Amino acid sequence: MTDTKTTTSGRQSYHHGDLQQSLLQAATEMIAEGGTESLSMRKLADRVGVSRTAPYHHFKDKNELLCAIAEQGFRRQESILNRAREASGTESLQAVFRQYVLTYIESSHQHREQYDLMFGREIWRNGQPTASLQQLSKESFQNWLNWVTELQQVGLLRGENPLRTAQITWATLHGLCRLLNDGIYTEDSHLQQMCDSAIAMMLN
Amino acid sequence: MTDTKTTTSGRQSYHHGDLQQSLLQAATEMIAEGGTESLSMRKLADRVGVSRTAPYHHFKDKNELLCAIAEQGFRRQESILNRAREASGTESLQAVFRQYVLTYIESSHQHREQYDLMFGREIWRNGQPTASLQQLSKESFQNWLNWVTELQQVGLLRGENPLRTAQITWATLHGLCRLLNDGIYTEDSHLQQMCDSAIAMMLN
DNA sequence: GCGATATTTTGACACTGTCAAGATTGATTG
DNA sequence: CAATCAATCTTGACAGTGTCAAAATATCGC
Repeated sequence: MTDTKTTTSGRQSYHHGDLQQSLLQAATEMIAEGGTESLSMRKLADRVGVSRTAPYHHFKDKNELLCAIAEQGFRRQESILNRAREASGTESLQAVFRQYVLTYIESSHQHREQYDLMFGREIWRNGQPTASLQQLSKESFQNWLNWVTELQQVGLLRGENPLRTAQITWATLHGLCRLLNDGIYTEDSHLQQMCDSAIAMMLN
Repeated sequence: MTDTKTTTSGRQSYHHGDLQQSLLQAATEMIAEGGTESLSMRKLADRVGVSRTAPYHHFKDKNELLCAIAEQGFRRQESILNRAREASGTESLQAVFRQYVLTYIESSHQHREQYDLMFGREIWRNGQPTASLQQLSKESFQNWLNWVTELQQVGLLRGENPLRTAQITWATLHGLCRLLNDGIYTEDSHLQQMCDSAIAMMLN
């Protein structure tokens, strides 16, 4: 589409200018299209219009590139949760919670391949998660834990130990996403019903 | 270890004799040791003492081999569930249920790589699940659904729609397994507490 | 023993990640 | 402005992957 290798004057330039960002964007697209496996460093370089090994000057590894993409996913999740928590004054808490659950699952489905990356073995077991990715994911869970604690104190959520409750509720959401994303529950027509069943299980 | 290329008389033979089974076994071992990614058709052939392409006369694909291994995993799960259901007369239903949940999670952790295979994208999204694997997994869920329906009628489990309840409870178990197996919850020291929290959420 | 069939091997191809060494450019001095 | 230097990009190379086609070898039915 857009020629990423031309400067403003239109002349081709040896140096790309903003290769790192272009790589990230192109890689994210490729993953969204065909999953993590369909992303090869060589095809990525090709797509951006650069030689095979050029990306290695901006990402030490394929692993590092994947971690960077995963980070973006965590940031999106973070903003979704934050928006929900901010809306907690206007509506009933239960409605806000329900909306969050729905949004979480739908968002994870819309960016399924990225979601896979965020929590999949590719990064967390095969590769080594970047330090910044580790921190980001920790903060993300901490944020969830904080909200769950609040919702539990108010009496909306069941359970006693906030940490355990946060873990289990998240596991439920995560499990649902996995089963949907991995194509094991092919029926996403009953997604709302499933969400409501899950929520009912969590509520007091 | 054992020389799989010798006949009973000890002579090396061109034909292996039981290559299919040997391949399955060796592949299962390799996966258990280093995950699905560490299994390459070539290394597998090497390990069994046979040339690169020999396995292709017993498994059309790498995918088919993986499906065969996944099938074994489903059979093990199936037997675990069946044993639990059979024990449902001797002990309290709740105790049986709790024991099953614990066993499910522990077993999935003990065979984590195989579990990954059974429900991971490798088979269900990248490759094509074998017809027999699809059927087996369907039966497996059906079995779970049947038990959940029973437990719900007796009043042990919450919820109304049995199908939804089966889906959600399984999603919870699955999500927990995933988070544990993928190394996102590194603390498996509180595994029992987490299980009990999950169960408490499911029970009436 | 002979032909058919099942099984295994060798050769080949396109693809992967990534390292080392060279080429080119933009930035920073003098 | 010229020269140096660091950043950036390219080419070449290597070991590894899945898997197809064709040839070699063994086993089995007759």
